[in-house]
Amino acid sequence: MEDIKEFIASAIQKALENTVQKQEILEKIENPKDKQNGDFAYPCFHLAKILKKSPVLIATELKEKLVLNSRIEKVEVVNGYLNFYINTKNIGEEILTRIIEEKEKYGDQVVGQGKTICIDYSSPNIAKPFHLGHFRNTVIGSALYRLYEALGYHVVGINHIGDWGRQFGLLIEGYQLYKDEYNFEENALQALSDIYVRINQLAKQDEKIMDKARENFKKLEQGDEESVRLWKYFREVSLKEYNRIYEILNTKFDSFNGEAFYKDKTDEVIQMLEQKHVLVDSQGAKVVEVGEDMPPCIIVKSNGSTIYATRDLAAILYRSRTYDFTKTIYITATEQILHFKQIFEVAKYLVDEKYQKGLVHVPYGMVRLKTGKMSTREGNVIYINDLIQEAIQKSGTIIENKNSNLENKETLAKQIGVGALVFHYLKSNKLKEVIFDLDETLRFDGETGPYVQYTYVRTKSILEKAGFDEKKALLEKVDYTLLKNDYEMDLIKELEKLPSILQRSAEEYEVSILARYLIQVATLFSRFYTECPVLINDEALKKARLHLVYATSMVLKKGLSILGIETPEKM
RNA sequence: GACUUUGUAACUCAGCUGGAUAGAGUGCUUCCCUCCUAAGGAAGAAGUCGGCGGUUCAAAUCCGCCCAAGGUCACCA
Repeated sequence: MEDIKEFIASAIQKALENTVQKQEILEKIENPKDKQNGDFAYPCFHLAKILKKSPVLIATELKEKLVLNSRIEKVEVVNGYLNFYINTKNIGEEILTRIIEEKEKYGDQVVGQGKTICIDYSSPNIAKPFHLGHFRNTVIGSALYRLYEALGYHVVGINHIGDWGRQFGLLIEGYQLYKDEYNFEENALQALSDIYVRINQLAKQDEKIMDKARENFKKLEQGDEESVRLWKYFREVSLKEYNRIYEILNTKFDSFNGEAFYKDKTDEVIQMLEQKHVLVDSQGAKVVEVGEDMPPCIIVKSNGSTIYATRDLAAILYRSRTYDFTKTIYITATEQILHFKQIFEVAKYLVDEKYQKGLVHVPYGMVRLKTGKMSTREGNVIYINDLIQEAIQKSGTIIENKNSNLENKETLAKQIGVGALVFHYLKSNKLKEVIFDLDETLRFDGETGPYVQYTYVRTKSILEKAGFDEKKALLEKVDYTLLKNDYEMDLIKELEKLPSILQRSAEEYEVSILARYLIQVATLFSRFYTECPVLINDEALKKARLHLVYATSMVLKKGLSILGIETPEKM
């Protein structure tokens, strides 16, 4: 429909005898909120000054001069607005045949062809169970992953796991002290986490523990066999559990190169910065100045060891060489905004401008509890595992009550429960802070994942009852002009928006745009569903409506799959 | 203190680069399953768009100041 907008802009420009730039007109044209006011509207107010006439008069005169074609059904003048109504006869055919031709590929684009995007997301810290904070991050990151794939990009999902640092010295200490008191058979990660919390508390009281921890970490850095063996074990145990959750969330990574991977790659960063003479001594540490409005970026600590910033910089260098990325997107909580501003600034000394300009930080608001910030060490966390179980259990009960004769109820319960959870964390603006509320998180009515899933199920149900064959669908002759009531037209026009919705979501790194769009499609379909029976005796209309139902099912499925939400066939 | 994010209905949130009576969902009050699954649909009540100024024909949207909440501010990640 974008080209229709262009067409209107050109027509207006001609009618104005080129007194105004087309681009300017194009920018003014809007989609009225109220469809009573047409599909496109051109406000004439800004012309009042130029033409020295009232907006109403201008609009009236413009209407007379406009030369349009059959794509526009009519034009009306209302309060200085020029309202355009597109000809609905052709639009149904245009859009529906396209969707039915392209099927699951509808919405896919080629803008990203030949370009690589790295997405750095999830990135949990080893030896700590997956909690709600990681969950939001993971779900946003993996939706962006699929979104960019749909736009044609080659995407590299990177899990920059926190598997290095002083805390491992502490963990080794704790493990050696307490390992016999915990059950590693049942839930090794939980055991490790408990030990980590315990040793932290001990370290607070006893200075010597911290000394030991430093010593342990030093041994680990030097490659001490036993230390390395333990570190590997911690990493393995953690990843095993994380992978189990990633599988439930339909999340995948192409690389698990975390902090440890870069431990031997920081020297080069330091050398390069030294060669450019930007590394300066400051209070015993080596830092790079990054402008007056930011504190300097620490590269080498006063004790001579590197810091996470150094490893992040090494990662930028490595990724530019390995992936030749167009963009690298970092998904982290808002608390890291300054950190990324700093290292992106330092990165200009390490990589080509094209890479440096491609670095993007996408912050999201933290998930908090009513009692405050979550902290593994304090023990006030919501473990994602518990939450998933709760979601599955709840949807299981609902299935039992509503539709207990369904098959594979376990799978369904999982699809719906997880769908509700994922959708909940994707539907609102990512920058907004979230206060965790169990009832709100596990809602199944209204603007939720299950609502969209349920709508999809309804489309499938109709198609199944009608014996709709998607392979034959394209070959059939369908009179789409029969679809002309508001319920049908509103739905068709909404389906048309998917490609631009995907593009906007990607541009703004905001998958909630897509989530809300799916709600809108589902709402319009539900309205159509109650008002327009499909399985009727009028064969021609039935066929046309079936095609509309099929197209809707494709759009819902496509959208949900990008969000990482499964589409059950029945529920 | 500096920088930064957020502040729209009782609750959770939409509102794109300013535009026509501010939109949804939840909850509340009603109605709709002899008819494609009611996890649905329809109707209603509910808003000083944090506050005050400014720019503009037009401001929830742009600018300034203020208020409130969260975050960051050098050797944790």
